[in-house]
Amino acid sequence: MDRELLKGSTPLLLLSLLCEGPMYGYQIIETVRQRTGGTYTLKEGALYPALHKLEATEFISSYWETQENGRERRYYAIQPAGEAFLTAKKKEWNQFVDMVQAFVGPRA
Amino acid sequence: MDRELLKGSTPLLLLSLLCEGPMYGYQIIETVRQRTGGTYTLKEGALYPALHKLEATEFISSYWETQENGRERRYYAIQPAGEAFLTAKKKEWNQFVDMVQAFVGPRA
DNA sequence: TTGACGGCCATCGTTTTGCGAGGCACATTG
DNA sequence: CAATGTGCCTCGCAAAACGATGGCCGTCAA
Repeated sequence: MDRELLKGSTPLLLLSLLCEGPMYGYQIIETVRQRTGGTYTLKEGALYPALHKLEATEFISSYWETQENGRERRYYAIQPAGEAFLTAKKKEWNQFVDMVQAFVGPRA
Repeated sequence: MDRELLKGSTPLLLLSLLCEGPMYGYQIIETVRQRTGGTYTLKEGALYPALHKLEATEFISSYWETQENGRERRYYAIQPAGEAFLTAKKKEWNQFVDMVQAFVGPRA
Protein backbone atom coordinates (compact mmCIF):
# COMPACT_ATOMS: atom_id res chain seq x y z
CA MET A 1 0.00 0.00 0.00
CA ASP A 2 1.40 3.32 -1.07
CA ARG A 3 2.01 5.33 2.04
CA GLU A 4 1.39 8.59 0.29
CA LEU A 5 -2.26 7.76 -0.09
CA LEU A 6 -2.55 7.28 3.63
CA LYS A 7 -1.56 10.81 4.43
CA GLY A 8 -4.44 12.66 5.92
CA SER A 9 -6.55 9.59 6.41
CA THR A 10 -5.06 8.67 9.75
CA PRO A 11 -7.16 10.99 11.92
CA LEU A 12 -10.22 9.70 10.12
CA LEU A 13 -9.28 6.11 10.87
CA LEU A 14 -8.43 6.85 14.47
CA LEU A 15 -11.60 8.73 15.20
CA SER A 16 -13.67 6.05 13.50
CA LEU A 17 -12.09 3.36 15.59
CA LEU A 18 -12.44 5.24 18.84
CA CYS A 19 -16.07 5.76 18.04
CA GLU A 20 -16.52 2.10 18.86
CA GLY A 21 -15.07 2.63 22.30
CA PRO A 22 -11.83 3.57 24.08
CA MET A 23 -8.68 1.84 22.95
CA TYR A 24 -5.00 1.96 23.75
CA GLY A 25 -2.18 2.43 21.29
CA TYR A 26 -0.96 -1.08 20.89
CA GLN A 27 -4.51 -2.30 20.58
CA ILE A 28 -5.20 0.16 17.79
CA ILE A 29 -2.23 -1.07 15.82
CA GLU A 30 -3.22 -4.69 16.26
CA THR A 31 -6.83 -4.02 15.39
CA VAL A 32 -5.92 -2.26 12.17
CA ARG A 33 -3.48 -4.96 11.24
CA GLN A 34 -6.02 -7.69 11.80
CA ARG A 35 -8.95 -6.01 10.14
CA THR A 36 -6.98 -5.29 7.01
CA GLY A 37 -5.61 -8.79 6.92
CA GLY A 38 -2.14 -7.40 7.35
CA THR A 39 -2.15 -5.14 4.30
CA TYR A 40 -2.01 -2.08 6.46
CA THR A 41 0.18 -1.88 9.52
CA LEU A 42 -0.22 1.42 11.26
CA LYS A 43 3.22 2.42 12.47
CA GLU A 44 3.96 3.76 15.90
CA GLY A 45 5.80 6.70 14.44
CA ALA A 46 2.54 7.67 12.76
CA LEU A 47 0.13 6.63 15.48
CA TYR A 48 1.36 8.35 18.60
CA PRO A 49 2.00 11.77 17.11
CA ALA A 50 -1.45 11.63 15.53
CA LEU A 51 -3.03 10.57 18.79
CA HIS A 52 -1.32 13.32 20.73
CA LYS A 53 -2.36 15.87 18.21
CA LEU A 54 -5.95 14.73 18.39
CA GLU A 55 -5.74 15.03 22.14
CA ALA A 56 -4.23 18.51 21.99
CA THR A 57 -7.22 19.66 19.99
CA GLU A 58 -9.52 17.92 22.48
CA PHE A 59 -11.08 15.64 19.91
CA ILE A 60 -10.06 12.74 22.11
CA SER A 61 -9.03 12.36 25.73
CA SER A 62 -6.76 9.87 27.43
CA TYR A 63 -6.45 8.17 30.77
CA TRP A 64 -4.20 5.56 32.28
CA GLU A 65 -5.59 2.30 33.44
CA THR A 66 -3.82 -0.31 35.50
CA GLN A 67 -4.19 -3.91 34.49
CA GLU A 68 -4.40 -6.85 36.89
CA ASN A 69 -0.73 -7.58 36.43
CA GLY A 70 0.11 -4.07 37.52
CA ARG A 71 1.07 -2.72 34.11
CA GLU A 72 -0.35 0.51 32.77
CA ARG A 73 -2.11 1.23 29.56
CA ARG A 74 -3.05 4.57 28.12
CA TYR A 75 -6.56 4.54 26.79
CA TYR A 76 -7.83 7.07 24.29
CA ALA A 77 -11.51 7.97 24.09
CA ILE A 78 -13.39 10.12 21.65
CA GLN A 79 -14.90 13.39 22.86
CA PRO A 80 -18.07 15.12 21.66
CA ALA A 81 -16.01 17.57 19.64
CA GLY A 82 -14.25 14.62 18.08
CA GLU A 83 -17.51 13.04 17.03
CA ALA A 84 -18.58 16.25 15.38
CA PHE A 85 -15.25 16.49 13.66
CA LEU A 86 -15.55 12.90 12.55
CA THR A 87 -18.88 13.59 10.94
CA ALA A 88 -17.38 16.45 8.97
CA LYS A 89 -14.37 14.38 8.04
CA LYS A 90 -16.52 11.57 6.76
CA LYS A 91 -18.35 13.93 4.52
CA GLU A 92 -15.06 15.28 3.23
CA TRP A 93 -13.85 11.78 2.67
CA ASN A 94 -16.86 10.90 0.57
CA GLN A 95 -16.45 14.04 -1.50
CA PHE A 96 -12.83 13.23 -1.99
CA VAL A 97 -13.56 9.70 -3.15
CA ASP A 98 -16.23 10.95 -5.53
CA MET A 99 -13.84 13.46 -6.98
CA VAL A 100 -11.07 11.00 -7.65
CA GLN A 101 -13.57 8.50 -8.96
CA ALA A 102 -14.77 11.11 -11.41
CA PHE A 103 -11.33 11.25 -12.99
CA VAL A 104 -10.19 7.71 -12.59
CA GLY A 105 -13.50 6.32 -13.69
CA PRO A 106 -15.78 3.93 -11.80
CA ARG A 107 -14.36 0.85 -10.14
CA ALA A 108 -13.18 -1.79 -12.51
CA MET B 1 -11.37 20.00 0.75
CA ASP B 2 -8.68 18.88 3.12
CA ARG B 3 -5.42 19.05 1.28
CA GLU B 4 -3.90 16.28 3.32
CA LEU B 5 -6.19 13.74 1.73
CA LEU B 6 -4.94 14.72 -1.69
CA LYS B 7 -1.42 13.65 -1.01
CA GLY B 8 -0.48 10.77 -3.15
CA SER B 9 -3.53 11.02 -5.34
CA THR B 10 -2.05 13.61 -7.67
CA PRO B 11 -0.11 11.22 -9.93
CA LEU B 12 -3.25 9.12 -10.19
CA LEU B 13 -5.30 12.12 -11.27
CA LEU B 14 -2.70 13.31 -13.71
CA LEU B 15 -2.22 9.99 -15.37
CA SER B 16 -5.97 9.47 -15.60
CA LEU B 17 -6.44 12.82 -17.26
CA LEU B 18 -3.62 12.34 -19.70
CA CYS B 19 -5.13 9.02 -20.63
CA GLU B 20 -7.79 11.02 -22.43
CA GLY B 21 -5.17 12.77 -24.51
CA PRO B 22 -2.24 15.19 -24.24
CA MET B 23 -2.77 18.33 -22.20
CA TYR B 24 -0.76 21.32 -21.10
CA GLY B 25 -0.33 22.57 -17.56
CA TYR B 26 -2.76 25.41 -17.49
CA GLN B 27 -5.33 23.27 -19.22
CA ILE B 28 -4.99 20.59 -16.60
CA ILE B 29 -5.58 23.05 -13.80
CA GLU B 30 -8.63 24.50 -15.53
CA THR B 31 -10.04 21.09 -16.36
CA VAL B 32 -9.76 19.91 -12.78
CA ARG B 33 -11.27 23.11 -11.49
CA GLN B 34 -14.21 22.89 -13.85
CA ARG B 35 -14.92 19.21 -13.45
CA THR B 36 -14.97 19.49 -9.69
CA GLY B 37 -17.15 22.55 -9.82
CA GLY B 38 -14.39 24.55 -8.19
CA THR B 39 -14.04 22.41 -5.07
CA TYR B 40 -10.61 21.33 -6.05
CA THR B 41 -8.10 23.71 -7.51
CA LEU B 42 -4.89 21.97 -8.39
CA LYS B 43 -2.07 24.33 -7.51
CA GLU B 44 0.87 25.06 -9.73
CA GLY B 45 3.23 24.31 -6.90
CA ALA B 46 1.81 20.82 -6.83
CA LEU B 47 1.24 20.30 -10.51
CA TYR B 48 4.55 21.09 -12.13
CA PRO B 49 6.79 19.17 -9.75
CA ALA B 50 4.46 16.19 -10.12
CA LEU B 51 4.48 16.49 -13.90
CA HIS B 52 8.25 16.74 -14.06
CA LYS B 53 8.64 13.77 -11.80
CA LEU B 54 6.30 11.72 -13.94
CA GLU B 55 8.36 12.72 -16.92
CA ALA B 56 11.63 11.84 -15.23
CA THR B 57 10.35 8.31 -14.71
CA GLU B 58 9.15 8.21 -18.32
CA PHE B 59 5.54 7.64 -17.45
CA ILE B 60 4.73 10.69 -19.52
CA SER B 61 6.55 12.69 -22.18
CA SER B 62 6.37 16.34 -23.11
CA TYR B 63 6.72 18.48 -26.20
CA TRP B 64 6.35 22.14 -27.06
CA GLU B 65 3.75 23.24 -29.49
CA THR B 66 3.41 26.65 -31.04
CA GLN B 67 -0.02 28.19 -31.23
CA GLU B 68 -1.29 30.38 -34.03
CA ASN B 69 -0.48 33.52 -32.10
CA GLY B 70 3.12 32.41 -31.82
CA ARG B 71 3.03 31.48 -28.19
CA GLU B 72 4.29 28.16 -26.89
CA ARG B 73 2.63 25.54 -24.84
CA ARG B 74 4.14 22.51 -23.25
CA TYR B 75 2.02 19.44 -23.76
CA TYR B 76 2.28 16.32 -21.68
CA ALA B 77 1.32 12.90 -23.03
CA ILE B 78 1.07 9.55 -21.36
CA GLN B 79 3.53 6.81 -22.30
CA PRO B 80 2.97 3.05 -22.36
CA ALA B 81 4.85 2.66 -19.09
CA GLY B 82 2.56 5.31 -17.64
CA GLU B 83 -0.52 3.42 -18.65
CA ALA B 84 0.76 0.29 -16.98
CA PHE B 85 1.58 2.28 -13.89
CA LEU B 86 -1.87 3.82 -13.95
CA THR B 87 -3.48 0.41 -13.97
CA ALA B 88 -1.51 -0.60 -10.90
CA LYS B 89 -2.28 2.69 -9.19
CA LYS B 90 -5.96 2.29 -9.80
CA LYS B 91 -5.93 -1.08 -8.15
CA GLU B 92 -4.08 0.37 -5.20
CA TRP B 93 -6.57 3.19 -5.00
CA ASN B 94 -9.50 0.80 -4.86
CA GLN B 95 -7.84 -1.20 -2.12
CA PHE B 96 -7.20 1.95 -0.21
CA VAL B 97 -10.80 3.09 -0.48
CA ASP B 98 -12.04 -0.30 0.61
CA MET B 99 -9.79 -0.24 3.60
CA VAL B 100 -10.86 3.16 4.83
CA GLN B 101 -14.46 2.32 4.13
CA ALA B 102 -14.08 -0.73 6.33
CA PHE B 103 -13.28 1.49 9.29
CA VAL B 104 -15.37 4.50 8.54
CA GLY B 105 -18.36 2.46 7.57
CA PRO B 106 -20.27 2.49 4.31
CA ARG B 107 -21.32 5.77 2.78
CA ALA B 108 -24.02 7.57 4.66
C1' DT C 1 0.17 53.92 -26.23
C1' DT C 2 0.00 52.30 -22.00
C1' DG C 3 -1.64 49.44 -18.54
C1' DA C 4 -4.47 45.79 -16.71
C1' DC C 5 -5.75 41.23 -17.45
C1' DG C 6 -5.30 36.61 -18.55
C1' DG C 7 -2.76 32.70 -20.56
C1' DC C 8 1.27 29.97 -19.56
C1' DC C 9 5.56 28.34 -17.65
C1' DA C 10 7.98 27.49 -13.40
C1' DT C 11 10.67 27.62 -8.67
C1' DC C 12 11.38 28.46 -3.63
C1' DG C 13 10.81 27.87 1.24
C1' DT C 14 7.70 26.14 4.72
C1' DT C 15 4.67 22.89 6.72
C1' DT C 16 2.61 18.55 7.36
C1' DT C 17 2.71 13.78 7.50
C1' DG C 18 4.29 9.24 7.60
C1' DC C 19 8.36 6.20 8.10
C1' DG C 20 12.26 3.68 10.11
C1' DA C 21 14.93 3.29 13.86
C1' DG C 22 15.67 3.57 18.26
C1' DG C 23 14.92 3.71 23.38
C1' DC C 24 12.83 2.27 27.84
C1' DA C 25 10.23 -0.76 30.99
C1' DC C 26 7.93 -4.85 32.61
C1' DA C 27 5.64 -9.73 32.09
C1' DT C 28 5.36 -14.15 30.63
C1' DT C 29 7.28 -18.27 28.79
C1' DG C 30 10.62 -21.66 27.71
C1' DC D 1 18.08 -16.54 32.66
C1' DA D 2 17.05 -15.12 28.10
C1' DA D 3 13.92 -14.30 24.54
C1' DT D 4 9.71 -12.74 23.17
C1' DG D 5 5.78 -9.98 23.57
C1' DT D 6 3.39 -6.01 25.47
C1' DG D 7 3.31 -1.22 25.80
C1' DC D 8 4.72 3.66 25.80
C1' DC D 9 7.22 7.09 23.27
C1' DT D 10 10.73 10.40 20.42
C1' DC D 11 13.89 11.74 16.81
C1' DG D 12 15.65 12.75 12.17
C1' DC D 13 14.42 12.03 7.45
C1' DA D 14 11.87 12.08 3.02
C1' DA D 15 7.95 13.13 0.22
C1' DA D 16 4.36 16.02 -1.10
C1' DA D 17 1.40 20.05 -1.26
C1' DC D 18 0.96 24.91 -0.26
C1' DG D 19 1.35 29.90 -0.73
C1' DA D 20 4.01 33.24 -2.65
C1' DT D 21 6.46 34.85 -6.19
C1' DG D 22 8.44 35.70 -10.71
C1' DG D 23 8.62 36.13 -15.55
C1' DC D 24 7.01 36.30 -20.35
C1' DC D 25 3.82 37.54 -23.84
C1' DG D 26 -0.74 38.57 -26.18
C1' DT D 27 -5.05 41.32 -26.23
C1' DC D 28 -8.21 44.71 -25.42
C1' DA D 29 -10.05 48.80 -23.40
C1' DA D 30 -9.11 53.40 -21.77
